Amino acid sequence: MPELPEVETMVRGIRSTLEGARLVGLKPGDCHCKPILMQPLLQEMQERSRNQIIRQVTRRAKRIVLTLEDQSAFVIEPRMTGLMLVSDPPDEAHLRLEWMVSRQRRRQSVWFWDRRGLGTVRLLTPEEQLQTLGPARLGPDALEMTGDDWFSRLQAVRRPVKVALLDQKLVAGIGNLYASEILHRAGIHPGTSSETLSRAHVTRLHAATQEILLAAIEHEGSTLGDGTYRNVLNQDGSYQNQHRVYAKEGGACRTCSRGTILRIVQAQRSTFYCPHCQKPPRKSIRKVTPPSARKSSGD
DNA sequence: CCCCAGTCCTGCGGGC
DNA sequence: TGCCCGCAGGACTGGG
Repeated sequence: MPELPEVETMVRGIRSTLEGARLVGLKPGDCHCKPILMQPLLQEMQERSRNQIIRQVTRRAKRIVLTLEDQSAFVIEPRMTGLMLVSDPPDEAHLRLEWMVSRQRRRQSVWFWDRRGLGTVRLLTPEEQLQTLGPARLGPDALEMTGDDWFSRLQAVRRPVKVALLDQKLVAGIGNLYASEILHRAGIHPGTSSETLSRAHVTRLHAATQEILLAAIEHEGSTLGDGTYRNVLNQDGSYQNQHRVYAKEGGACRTCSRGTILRIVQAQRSTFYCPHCQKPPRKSIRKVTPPSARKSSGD
């Protein structure tokens, strides 16, 4: 599932192909499944972007931003199973959109591939970009948060810290996998109410976020057993080999070798942690639902 | 303010 | 062997 490190890996992988190149075509993939959300519809998207030079390829939280010369931008949200590819898709059946570019007479393509189709592609005006990517909807990027940012933002809400880490308005870019890994590295129990975290806790959380996310980028992200996430060459990332808690329920903790990894459910999401490395501060635990109490419907 | 459930979607795997 | 259904969760919405 693409979170900040996976999206950063995609951006780095497509940058050399797209940045400075001229967009000569925008083609739907020949996938017969239900179409992904595109805004505006394909034809208008083609008309508005045709023959423009792609000036910048950047990342905003978990979104990919292709800025064109008229300052409009493609904003791509991979969500659960979306991938940007420069070659060799996992299958042809889930190709959704192709950007055909040209530079110095050389033609290349970048594809958006998405098995489940929860991803979105939008072409936004500068004003729309501000609405969609601005501070009203997205907090500071997780890698750009300062210690003071972390402290004031966690003080401002009263929620389990794991749930707070998933709130993209509070901090942008962290998803379910890295939230568990970050809290484990910081030695903070996921149920700790955010406003009770001490300065020392927040310092550890800040450092752990930097360390985990930067290491995950170095390893080109995490490819889980379901094989969903891959880099732009359709190759596995390798950060999954460094995971300490995510999806490791019942296993021995690799850090302390004393605890057994537990799974709990918070805000309808799985959280994994080591009860030995991540001791709950007294009286500050908020709403932790044991797995047995999980509702079986919905999700 | 915060929480919960429901929505979108597809592939996979457990259970019968 | 085959079918049903739960589960995975990012972003969002509506109700309590």
